[in-house]
Amino acid sequence: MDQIEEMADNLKLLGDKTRLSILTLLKEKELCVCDIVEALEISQPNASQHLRKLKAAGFVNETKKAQWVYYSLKTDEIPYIKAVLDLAPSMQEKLAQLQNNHC
Amino acid sequence: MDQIEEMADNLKLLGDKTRLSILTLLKEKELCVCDIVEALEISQPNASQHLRKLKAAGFVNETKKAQWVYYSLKTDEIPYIKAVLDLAPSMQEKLAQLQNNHC
DNA sequence: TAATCATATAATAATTCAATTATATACTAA
DNA sequence: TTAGTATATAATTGAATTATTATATGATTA
Repeated sequence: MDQIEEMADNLKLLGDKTRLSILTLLKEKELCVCDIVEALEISQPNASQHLRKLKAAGFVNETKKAQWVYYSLKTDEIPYIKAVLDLAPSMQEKLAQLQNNHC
Repeated sequence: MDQIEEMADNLKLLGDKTRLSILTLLKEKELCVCDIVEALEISQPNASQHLRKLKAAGFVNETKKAQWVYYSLKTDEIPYIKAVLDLAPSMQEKLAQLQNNHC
């Protein structure tokens, strides 16, 4: 696969509201799946599937802590992804609403 | 539509090899449809449909000169699109191959 | 150990999207 | 006016993608 095609495939992952929102949330801090589900008001399997794609593309890191799986941004290696996320609008409000009692 | 959704929709347009290639070609100089068709080895209707989407999104300008329609980049208004294209690999070789005898 | 919680995976259904094929428009030149 | 060139549009097909529903796994706690 040539450079342009790889770049297009990576950008395609950003071209989805849910995934772009997940990555933008992760700019603030690492989050577990249930945080993401709650902040974005999406179903758990939906979040899980998107996270799998983001992980496969190398956009996020995954770490397990007890029963929770935390995801964090890992986009510094891909300059154009980082450039886009740097320019994405803040989603702090979505995180502020979270009731951090579970994870 | 909120900001994130609009951003995702714009990025979705970049998440296609053909469209990303067209925009990258246009970084070099304005081109007519037949140049793009020849450089990317795609069909004319295919090029035309993609150009329509890029125009609808405001990523390109269109100007008619005699029987040709020239397209040029118009991405300076959208910072994250510009940022991506600035980081896209050059496609000069594809243009160098063109036999500029028609338009 | 049973119940619950957090997450992942698989299967499916619905939607979106890209490329092709066929056709139309519009301009140019003989 | 006819033929040819450049481009656009419409209809169709096939493939890819998203979200849901259902189920599985694995860890935790009562």
